[in-house]
Amino acid sequence: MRGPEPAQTLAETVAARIREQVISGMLTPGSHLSELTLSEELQVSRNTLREVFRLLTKEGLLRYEANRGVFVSTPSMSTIIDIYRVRRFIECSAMAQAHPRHPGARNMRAAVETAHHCREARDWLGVGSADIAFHAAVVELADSPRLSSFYAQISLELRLVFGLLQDPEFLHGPFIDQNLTILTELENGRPAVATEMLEAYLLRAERFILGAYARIAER
Amino acid sequence: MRGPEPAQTLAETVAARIREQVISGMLTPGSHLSELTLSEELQVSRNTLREVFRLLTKEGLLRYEANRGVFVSTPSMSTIIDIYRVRRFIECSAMAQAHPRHPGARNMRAAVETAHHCREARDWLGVGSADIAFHAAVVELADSPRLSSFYAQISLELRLVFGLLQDPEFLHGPFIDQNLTILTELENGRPAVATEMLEAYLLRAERFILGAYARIAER
DNA sequence: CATGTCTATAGTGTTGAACAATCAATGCAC
DNA sequence: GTGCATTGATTGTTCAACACTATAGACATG
Repeated sequence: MRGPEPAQTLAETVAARIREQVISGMLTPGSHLSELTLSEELQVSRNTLREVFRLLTKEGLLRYEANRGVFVSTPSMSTIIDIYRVRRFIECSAMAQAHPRHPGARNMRAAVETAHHCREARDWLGVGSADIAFHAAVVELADSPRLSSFYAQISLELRLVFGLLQDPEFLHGPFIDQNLTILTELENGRPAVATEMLEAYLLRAERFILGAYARIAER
Repeated sequence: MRGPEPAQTLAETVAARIREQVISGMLTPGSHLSELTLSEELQVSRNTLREVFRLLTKEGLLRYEANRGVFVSTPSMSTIIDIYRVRRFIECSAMAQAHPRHPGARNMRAAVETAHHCREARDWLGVGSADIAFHAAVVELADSPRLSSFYAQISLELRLVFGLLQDPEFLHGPFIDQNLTILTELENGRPAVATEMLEAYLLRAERFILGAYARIAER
């Protein structure tokens, strides 16, 4: 799914790398990123690293504190609530006005199939990625580059939450089949039904995530 | 409307300054920003300036070209179309689910009044700002920080378009009163009507802007 | 023992200079 | 006029330095 991107600048390369480490949980929320330490570890200069930090801060993955440096963002309950509010907002509107034969629908189907393969292989991280890809495809139905890129950011933050919650089988397992049902309704020319199901899906997922979050937060 | 922000970092200060220059038209779309020249002009080091560039590039005001530097973004027709698609998406959804006594409604009223004062004073830039503030307040009705900050970015790009088009009286004059009408409908507990009017407003505004753009583009 | 002040130290904020890599223009040969 | 090498300017990146801020530990005081 990801080809070797051509002439990237070093800062973007490093940004991609840190992004990976953050959403894979290697860098845990709240931890401090020392400019000196990280620059040595990644073999880049402090200045370049600071450019990277600015990038990732705008993406919402990192958080600045004046004279104290950058930290990995720590999603709170209100973060989760906001993310799902945005998701309902955008995904449902996109779905409601969708044409069944829109290219985005093809991507939705591809994502569903990937999710099933990954489930059979018990690759739960893959399932998570496929789930996110499915919903990104939903947003594509709106045909708006800006909306899609905004949604990509939201997805990043959501992955941060997922990393916090662990137990991806429990998180994603119940939702795979619902994506297929939603897609089927859309393909059969019933976008209104699909939209309704999507909203229900998102509300349920939000409660689900919030519950899991509360459970780990109260320790 | 803007107090003296306290302990900002230098990069953010400079970013704010360049932002001003871009949306005020002092830096015209397409022009090249030389790192050396600008750093001397703004009395900051190249490194700091590059941090700023990364910031503003993420905001969509600047555009990178590998090994060629940064340029002020040049909105195209598809940019305008996308911006208005997003606006209809977000503003209309926000309005449709709005409660008439939401704090955002107060900000809408304040913006309308500001717009009228500015019109009497023939301060057309002020009118433009107030118009944008009005619609930002509409988005506030959705109670989502992420949605609001995304919309703020879109507004920035829109201001870039406005700067390109000149003639702000012609641009904003016809739309002031419609904002008031929309607000009144909302306050009177008819959000559905307000939404309909808002969508019509946005469609008309889009055609309006596209027309003006086509006129200056064909020279 | 508790509390407040002071100082040392580690980390960030910012700068200036340096060098390699790349793009754009110039000039030259054909 | 076209193709090609040289040159100049600009970006990409690094490094070393210093001012400034915050945090922790030592110390004095009650």
